[in-house]
Amino acid sequence: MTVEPTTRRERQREATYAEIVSTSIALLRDGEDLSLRAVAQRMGMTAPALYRYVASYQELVDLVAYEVDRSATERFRAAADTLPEDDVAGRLCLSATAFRQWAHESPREFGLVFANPIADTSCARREMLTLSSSGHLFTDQMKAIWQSNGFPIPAVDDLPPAAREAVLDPLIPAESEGVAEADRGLLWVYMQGWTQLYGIVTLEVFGHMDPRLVESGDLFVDTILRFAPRMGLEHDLERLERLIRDQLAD
Amino acid sequence: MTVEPTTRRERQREATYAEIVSTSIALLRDGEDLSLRAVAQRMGMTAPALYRYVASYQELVDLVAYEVDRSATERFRAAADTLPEDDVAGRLCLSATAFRQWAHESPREFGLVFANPIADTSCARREMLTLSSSGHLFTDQMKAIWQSNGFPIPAVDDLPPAAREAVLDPLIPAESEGVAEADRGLLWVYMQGWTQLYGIVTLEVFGHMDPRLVESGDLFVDTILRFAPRMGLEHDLERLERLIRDQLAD
DNA sequence: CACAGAAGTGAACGGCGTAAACCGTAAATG
DNA sequence: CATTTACGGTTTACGCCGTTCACTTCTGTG
Repeated sequence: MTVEPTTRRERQREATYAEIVSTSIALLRDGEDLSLRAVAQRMGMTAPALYRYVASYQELVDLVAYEVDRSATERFRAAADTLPEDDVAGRLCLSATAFRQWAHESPREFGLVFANPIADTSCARREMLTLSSSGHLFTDQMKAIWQSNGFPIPAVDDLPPAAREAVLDPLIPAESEGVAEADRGLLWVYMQGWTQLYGIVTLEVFGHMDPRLVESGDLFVDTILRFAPRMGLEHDLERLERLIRDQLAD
Repeated sequence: MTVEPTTRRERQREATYAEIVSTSIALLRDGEDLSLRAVAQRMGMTAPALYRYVASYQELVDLVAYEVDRSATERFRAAADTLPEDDVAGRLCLSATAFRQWAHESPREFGLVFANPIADTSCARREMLTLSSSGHLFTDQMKAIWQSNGFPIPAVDDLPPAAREAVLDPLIPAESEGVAEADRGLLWVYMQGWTQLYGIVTLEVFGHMDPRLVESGDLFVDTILRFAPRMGLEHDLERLERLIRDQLAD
């Protein structure tokens, strides 16, 4: 927690900062391109003024991406909250489905958050990524399933060296707190699942898939259900499929 | 086959056309941005002249993407060709690994081909996509495994309606020729596999993954090997892993 | 040869990210 | 309180970008 000295000026600054982000998001929602000039204009300012708040266009993008991720995650969480707290499996499925729906409704935002290179540059997100909201949500939900139902996870010592390091001291979206070191194999299962969810959704959004399958969501459902048994959910497949398809019907 | 009237002028035109594409690719290889002006300059022309050949920047991008895909696919095929023709499983693994390596070496090209929205616009690729080279290669290789070793595929009638349509009359990268209608469930397995391969590679390239895992390739290997049993390769895993890791070591 | 049409040029428009010089005003300092 | 500092903003400008349009040049053909 940063202390809040709140010297009137700091408050003003913080407000403008927030307005920049919210204006950017509004811009995207209206289907327009994100650009410094457009943001500035909407705020009644000139573009160079934004440089008092943001070092570059890329930094603005990173900032917006972070906030978009945060707010989208609230949707994913809300989707899960339509189910009782002990339906751990159903909750994960609904969040995953909400993720897919959001991606289709807001492909530009999706691209911003999940299909923007962040490796090369030293970029602002690199650090933020550690606390990626959506990553935390899905990790938590899988952990809930594991704690509630239990399912086999790899022993940490059976993992390849790099994988072992990665689950013992995660850098990337994965909430490791509350998972004992011996149980970190759970994170490995999480990464496997996230890879598949990410793959099917990205494939769909970028249009590299038969439009009829995108429309029907059949391959998406198939992907989820095929992964479910790895989380010990093989006895719940029919119900989960109904849950997912119901939500897709909206 | 288009007839070749080849009225001297047409030949000239075709040559320039080809030069535009090759220049664009060279541009990308040199790490520069693809732009009409840059391409024109390299060719000793002015940007507006390119409009005699290409209707818009996006069309150039589509064109280049198609050609990049074509030439990259040759690499994937070449990687497979280091193995005898009857090692169908090994060949698929090496092509998949080559795909991953290419994506990491040429992230910009990868993004162009595989992470560029093609759904919305009427764009040129939409039709080209039907004959996406890489899609054909992987389909062929999986078909080879199936014909050689045999493995269980879903019955076409067990597929959801949209999926059934999609495998009976594919629009998107998938070479259906040579697969009897009754056996089209094979294409469903292909799509499952492609989704996973695409997912892990895209995740890696866009940096949304622990860098240590990208570096080591552990999650990639894991993804491939976990899918292999669905192609009836459960008895060959150790050897396949060695093959993949050897190639990754280059 | 004359003429249509293709290929290419130059200038221009509007938009972009970004840099530099400049200015008023609010905060911090003696 | 008076003065300095520095913050938040503007203007102007540079060099990119895609794209349009009017104009020239050249070529193949009737």
